[in-house]
Amino acid sequence: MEPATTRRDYERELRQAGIRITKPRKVILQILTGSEDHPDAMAIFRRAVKIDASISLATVYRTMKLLEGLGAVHRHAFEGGPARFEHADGAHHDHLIDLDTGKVIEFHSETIERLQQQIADELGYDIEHHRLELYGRKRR
Amino acid sequence: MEPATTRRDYERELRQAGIRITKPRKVILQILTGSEDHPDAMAIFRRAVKIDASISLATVYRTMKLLEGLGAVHRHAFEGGPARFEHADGAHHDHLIDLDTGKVIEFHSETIERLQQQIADELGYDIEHHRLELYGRKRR
DNA sequence: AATGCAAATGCAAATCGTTTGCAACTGGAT
DNA sequence: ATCCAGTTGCAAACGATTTGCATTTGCATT
Repeated sequence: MEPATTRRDYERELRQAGIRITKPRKVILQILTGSEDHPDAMAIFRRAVKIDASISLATVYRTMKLLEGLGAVHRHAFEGGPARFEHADGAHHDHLIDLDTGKVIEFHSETIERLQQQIADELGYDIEHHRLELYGRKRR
Repeated sequence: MEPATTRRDYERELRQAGIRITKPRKVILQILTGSEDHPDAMAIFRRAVKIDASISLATVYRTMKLLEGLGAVHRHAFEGGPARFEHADGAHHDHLIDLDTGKVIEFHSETIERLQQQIADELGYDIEHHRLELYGRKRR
């Protein structure tokens, strides 16, 4: 049985934050929640234009920044490319980037999280956030 | 007693790789090996100009790319800033970035390394390299 | 020490991803 | 239906980095 994955209602959240639901924002949110990959701004823009030809790339960037600020999306600056985005639904995870395809695989290790915490502790620091990325190629 | 830390002789290495030891390269290498911080290209450039006023920023970038290719320096693209460099002497380590000062603290966890390896294994990947960065603030 | 030439340099212009100023437009509260 | 601050599209600006090109410079050769 599928667990009833309670999907976040981003439009509702934006409204509550006192932010207008405009046509471009609707479109971008729709793209974001409907994608399970990690598109960059240009990819989002290309998908958006298919739905509403009048959307501009600047608005994509502005909206991503807005959503990031609200905690609705996460921005990832993987090596050697533009920033890529992911809706912030679901639990925290790190990333393995396929160097041949650019595909992103998510993973999570509670043990690693704990060790990071412990290292920061020992150094006298509080972690604000962290970034763990593995870059590799499929074994054959 | 200090252990006799065998310092790498970069000029020698470059020469062996068939690369010319020019004045700008000498200066940049001197800066790199003499710094224990993680300067960005502009910082290296500023330090270099003090030694030889004719050096250009373009040459700093070209040299950093060259040295990176030779494995003599590591390039780090920490969040929200230009790339920062570090001479590749010494053992592998990860970084904790002080969000207040920008200072970089190095650390290493063999356990984390092993866990990363294990995760990649399970996903059927060979890790080419990885990046683990903790962003935090000094606890008070 | 003088020569030759590919490699390296400085400069300025180009590139890439992203941000911003501004005038025109539009949600949504009234 | 009206109003106006928030939002947009456009194009220009931006910061970091790279590149084309004419000029220098290592350094292997005489």
